[in-house]
Amino acid sequence: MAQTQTFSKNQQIVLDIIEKAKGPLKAYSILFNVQKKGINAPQQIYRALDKLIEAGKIHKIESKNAFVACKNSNCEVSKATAFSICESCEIVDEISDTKLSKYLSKFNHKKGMKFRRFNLEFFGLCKKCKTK
Amino acid sequence: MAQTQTFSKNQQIVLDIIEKAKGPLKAYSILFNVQKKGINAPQQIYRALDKLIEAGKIHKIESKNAFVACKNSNCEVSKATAFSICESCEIVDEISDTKLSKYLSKFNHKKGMKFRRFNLEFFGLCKKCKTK
DNA sequence: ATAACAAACGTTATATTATAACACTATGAT
DNA sequence: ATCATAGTGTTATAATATAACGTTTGTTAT
Repeated sequence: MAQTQTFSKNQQIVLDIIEKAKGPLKAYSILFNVQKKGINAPQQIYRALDKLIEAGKIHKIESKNAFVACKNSNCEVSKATAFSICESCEIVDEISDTKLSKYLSKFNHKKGMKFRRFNLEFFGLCKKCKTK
Repeated sequence: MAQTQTFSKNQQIVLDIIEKAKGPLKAYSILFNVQKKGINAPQQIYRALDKLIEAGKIHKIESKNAFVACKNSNCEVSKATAFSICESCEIVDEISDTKLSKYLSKFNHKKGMKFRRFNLEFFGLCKKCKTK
């Protein structure tokens, strides 16, 4: 049961923008897009991003320093993320593959580490770009 | 058969530093460490890093913007990387698990993407930090 | 209702990470 | 020898992210 979380004004503004976007957004591009709404400083963006990530509403694509909305409505806290990234058109898709996710969540390091979360990024060519 | 590659002066300096290090190094910390050797500008570091990554001698830990030496002597080009990262002491280990690597290399996205490489980062507590 | 606390806000400044652009130098192949 | 390629050195600047400070708002406990 996805408990609906309520966000503050800035958090909601940032979330809206990310959810409307077709692809990952960078922090400063978010900033430029919300200046009309009275947000003027990077801090305000980064603070909102932090909270949204914590809440599992968005994810950071580490290899791109960019942020996408979470597409798994049930992934309240993002402890297991996987993405496919096209190296040509840069399209990013969140992968929700139960098997993969289970496989990785169960993975145990030989050296006795206890994992809390993981992030996986696949790079390649998407269907469209493959045939070009 | 690991064909030995030869590196330029700067590339070798940077590689040496990274290989000697106990953990991931940041680009600017590398820079500060090699100023006595006549390297003065970030560009010189980043250029060397690029080549070393291409050659598979080092990897970038995306979540930390830091660089580690490759521990799989056979991983000439880094197309399949996995790391464990302790969230407490920040220690990073390259995971070389054939099963995991095969599993992920075979993974195919529903949407028909062809993957060329992946990077996986696990976060948690290492053995030492767990018991603290 | 109000005191107390935590969370969010706004702002200025600055730190950190990374690339652009340009001129020069070494190396290796034909 | 000349041509292409990779590497170098340098200055400048872009892009990403955090520190620090004081204020405001929202929640909860009494």
